[in-house]
Amino acid sequence: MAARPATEGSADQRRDAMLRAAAELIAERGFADTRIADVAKRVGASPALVIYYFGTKDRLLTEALRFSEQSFYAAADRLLASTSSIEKRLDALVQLTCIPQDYDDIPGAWGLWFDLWAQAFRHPEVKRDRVELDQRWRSIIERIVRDGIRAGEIAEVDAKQFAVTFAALLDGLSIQTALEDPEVDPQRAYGIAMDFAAGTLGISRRAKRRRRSSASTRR
Amino acid sequence: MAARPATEGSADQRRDAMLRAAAELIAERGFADTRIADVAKRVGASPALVIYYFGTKDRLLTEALRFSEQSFYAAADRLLASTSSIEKRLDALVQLTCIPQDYDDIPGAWGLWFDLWAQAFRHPEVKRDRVELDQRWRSIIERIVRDGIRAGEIAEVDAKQFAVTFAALLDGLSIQTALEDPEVDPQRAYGIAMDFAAGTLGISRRAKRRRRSSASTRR
DNA sequence: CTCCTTAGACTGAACGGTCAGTCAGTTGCA
DNA sequence: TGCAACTGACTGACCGTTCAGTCTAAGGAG
Repeated sequence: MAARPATEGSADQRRDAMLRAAAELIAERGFADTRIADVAKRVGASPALVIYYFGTKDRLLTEALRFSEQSFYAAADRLLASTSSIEKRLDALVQLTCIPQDYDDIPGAWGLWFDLWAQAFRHPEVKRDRVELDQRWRSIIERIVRDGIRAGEIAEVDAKQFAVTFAALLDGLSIQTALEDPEVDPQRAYGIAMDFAAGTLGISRRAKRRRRSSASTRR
Repeated sequence: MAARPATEGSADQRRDAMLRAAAELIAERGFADTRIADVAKRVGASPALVIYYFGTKDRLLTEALRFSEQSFYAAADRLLASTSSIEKRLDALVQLTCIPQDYDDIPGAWGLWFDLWAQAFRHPEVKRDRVELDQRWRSIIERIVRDGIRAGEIAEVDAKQFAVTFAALLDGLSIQTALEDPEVDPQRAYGIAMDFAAGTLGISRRAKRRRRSSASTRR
């Protein structure tokens, strides 16, 4: 009815709202089945306005993907800043990836990774972005290990090698939990990841069992 | 012009040709961007015939996904049958997953996994299928290990646990190689996987370096 | 052997729904 | 007055699916 509803915030806030809405919708329906009309409806705007901001559907969706992944890494960074023991840090990291939950208010966000991968596989620009994102992820792991070594919590190991391996393992495990494989429930995935870390880094895992047994939110 | 062109084979063969064409196209363009018209063109038929065989586009694509994954496992089975040493078997398995190549004449087949995952994440039926497929995959690994134990090649280990972990690691690694991550090239992925297997199962890895250095076909 | 029938394989053309993107214009603030 | 934010109505392309009908091989019946 009216232009500039004034109820909504600034242009930047609206843009963000659209990105968030798009990310949610991609997670729910998938990249290809997300319509700009849906995004528009979710933020209470006209489809035309979405185009006004993003130019094309493709740009909107691609930016939304980036937006969401970045918010994931931001969460990881925060988490890393709030703890210092290597054990607690790894624990938090593994929970972040293996246990389905909304790490940053985007529900079912794991679905986004699948779409990101599928998109990256076919579009060079997205591919470049993804590589960057993943390097960031590995460097977070690397930093945790280096800090652990420096603090004398663990012995010297090849931090980079560990990061690459551990990141791959976590990816693989979270595929299973995201897809609800009955043989690899979140508990088990968590255990496998922590066992590997403990074994490789030489940390003893004690008294970690029988916790958060009902914490695996089933989406 | 003519019905029953007679140049083509039986109905079954045509169905298969369509499935194969669909799988190829999904690998190239992605699930959502595959048109029945393209499939029809690739097999030299009319779009109507494709519908005639599969009813709907969705059924065609879903079946194509299954078709291709099964051909992957068939390749794995064959491979398992042709060697018996645990070391050679694992080596072949790792190469199958980590080194980009056409395992069964469908080029760029890794892209199919991304689409399968994305599809499984959202559609219960596909999800069930995928779980089954993955259990088959793990049981292949498990069998290799059990055979190795029985033959006295390696010490007793929890074969199931190893299978789940190793499968996850391989998934994670092949994501990186499929997406051409510069830090995780096929060589390195291969090395990481084999190191893990060797370390966990207690096999010594000797004289495996400096092989197939130029074998990583860049798609 | 020939005619007739039937069923399955197959097609061209058209239909109808869905959307991304356009456009001409409106509103309100600075 | 001018500019940025915003909209409703529209359109043009795309594409899955339908349909009415064609062609052919196979299998009797005479």
